Amino acid sequence: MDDLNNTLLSAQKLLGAQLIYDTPEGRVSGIIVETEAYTAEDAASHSFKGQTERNKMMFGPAGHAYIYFTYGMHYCFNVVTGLVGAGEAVLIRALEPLEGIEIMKRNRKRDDLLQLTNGPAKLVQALGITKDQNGADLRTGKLRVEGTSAMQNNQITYASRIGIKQDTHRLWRFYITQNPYVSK
DNA sequence: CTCTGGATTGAC
DNA sequence: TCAATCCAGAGG
Repeated sequence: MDDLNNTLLSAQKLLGAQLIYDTPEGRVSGIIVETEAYTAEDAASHSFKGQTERNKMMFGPAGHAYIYFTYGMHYCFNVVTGLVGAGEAVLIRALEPLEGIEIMKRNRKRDDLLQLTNGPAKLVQALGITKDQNGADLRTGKLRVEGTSAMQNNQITYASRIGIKQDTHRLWRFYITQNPYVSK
């Protein structure tokens, strides 16, 4: 979790890092295998039109969580990056399940390992992350990211982001090449 | 206050 | 291909 000022670089360095959530039921964790970068100069970003009540965590200190509610039923999880006031973040889009897999299956109401965490709202549901983690410090809390320099032998694929209608030309989606847990 | 659409998912 | 489901953000 060092060097989070450069958002594009951070999105790539987060690949291979571990996302951990310590819950009363036990620890759930996974390896980050897919990310997307968002900045304030980017029309697809929540921060594009400036700070609002929903996106204010994006303008806060790097290394904290930005969690938002969307489509009337889903939550997505971001790692805030960039300088304070910049409005930048990295969306975590997919994990490779590591610990607490039985808990994840229960949370997701599904048994297929490949379908547990291969999407931004799926991994939030699998880990049991809720809105009360919005703004949480990811270095010290029960929700944490550890080991951002794990990507050395893995190959990164660059692609256009999913589900956006603006600035689609930016290749700001990153994932570990051929990893089976990357979203569709 | 009303209206619109969304950084998605799962079923058909 | 499309419904679910509801709130943030924009406009009046």
